[in-house]
Amino acid sequence: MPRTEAQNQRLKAERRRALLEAARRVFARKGLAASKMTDLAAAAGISYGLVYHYFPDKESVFAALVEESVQQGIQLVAEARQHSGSPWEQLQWLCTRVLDGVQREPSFPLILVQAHASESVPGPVGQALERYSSQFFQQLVTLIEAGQEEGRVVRTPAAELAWMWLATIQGLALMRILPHMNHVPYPKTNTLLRLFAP
Amino acid sequence: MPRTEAQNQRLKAERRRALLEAARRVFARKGLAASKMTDLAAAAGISYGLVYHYFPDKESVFAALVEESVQQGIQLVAEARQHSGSPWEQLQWLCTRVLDGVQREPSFPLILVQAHASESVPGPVGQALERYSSQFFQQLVTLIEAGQEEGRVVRTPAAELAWMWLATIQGLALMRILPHMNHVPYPKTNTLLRLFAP
DNA sequence: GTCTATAGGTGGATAGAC
DNA sequence: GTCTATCCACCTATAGAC
Repeated sequence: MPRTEAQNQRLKAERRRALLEAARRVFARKGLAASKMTDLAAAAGISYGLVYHYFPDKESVFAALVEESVQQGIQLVAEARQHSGSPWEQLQWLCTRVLDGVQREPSFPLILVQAHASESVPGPVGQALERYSSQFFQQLVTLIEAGQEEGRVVRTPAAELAWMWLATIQGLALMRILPHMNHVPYPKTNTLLRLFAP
Repeated sequence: MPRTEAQNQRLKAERRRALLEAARRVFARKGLAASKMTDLAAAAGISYGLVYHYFPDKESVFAALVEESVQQGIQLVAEARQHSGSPWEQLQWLCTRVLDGVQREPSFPLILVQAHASESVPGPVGQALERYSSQFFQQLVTLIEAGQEEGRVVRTPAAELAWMWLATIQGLALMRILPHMNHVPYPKTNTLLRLFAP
């Protein structure tokens, strides 16, 4: 008796996962339109046609990646808010974690940058992005407001601060793919936190 | 006697200018790869083939726009440094001016965002980008260091501050093309300046 | 499941009429 | 100078062999 159905499912899921990981790097660097199916296949080490066994088309691959990055982002803020300690310490934790994540694997936020820059990622992807933009943003605002209650965060409108913070993170991820200027010192947590300091 | 040669040159330059302006908006929103020559022609109100009378190919149009944005950026910092007043006031002026520029016409910085995101814009465009990244960056660093001498700017390494500032501006330009979230209050000069405050 | 080969479509660049 | 028509390369998606 060969593999069970469950095992097959697991294998397929793993392969799909590996493909996504490869595709994420490609999309992050070149964007949706400039990334060819050939590139995705080559990056994943599989043949051109096989990609279509895991996803119906190119946009679906991209959509899955956007969904993934969105989830990751939302989860990160949620995690920060569950942390013990004051709101300020939660902000601190979040900044450290995000800066570290961007430095080590910028492709996650870069997928979102590309999705934004690609104007009109249609259908389900657009919906995921919208959920992200609103849910993630709202969570962040709440955290900042808590810090303001506490007196550790400047009284600038929380939405404005959250907006700036998001822009900075995306900008940092974007500039991370520049070949030159690698000698520039990567920002420390405290530099990012300076945005909130009273 | 018809138009003189000089007049013809002027006319051609003007048309070229109008085409560039239309193309800038298209490229800024969709990126290099996703923008079709049809889009450029339509945006400029001319026929498909006529674009090729002004530029040899699509990349050349994009290259000209990158060059333009680069010049604009460099000039802006130079202008700030020639201003009367303390380095801190010059930084203040720069932030106000840039924030205003991004809000009114984000397509200038967005061209640079797209150039970065498009990975390897080859040949002359890459060179222009490199000039930008280094020259603009260096000017900014110098300005920040002057502010530090003066004691108005935090002692964080100037390169790190300049890097953060650049990332923030590009991120703001990027998020400016999001359709939703237009109700978010646009950042004020002081919020951006907070990055430098001691 | 995985591959290669192919059909169909899209878009960049050019030729040539006006 | 400006346009339309055409060529050709490339890319997506599918069919079908193994």
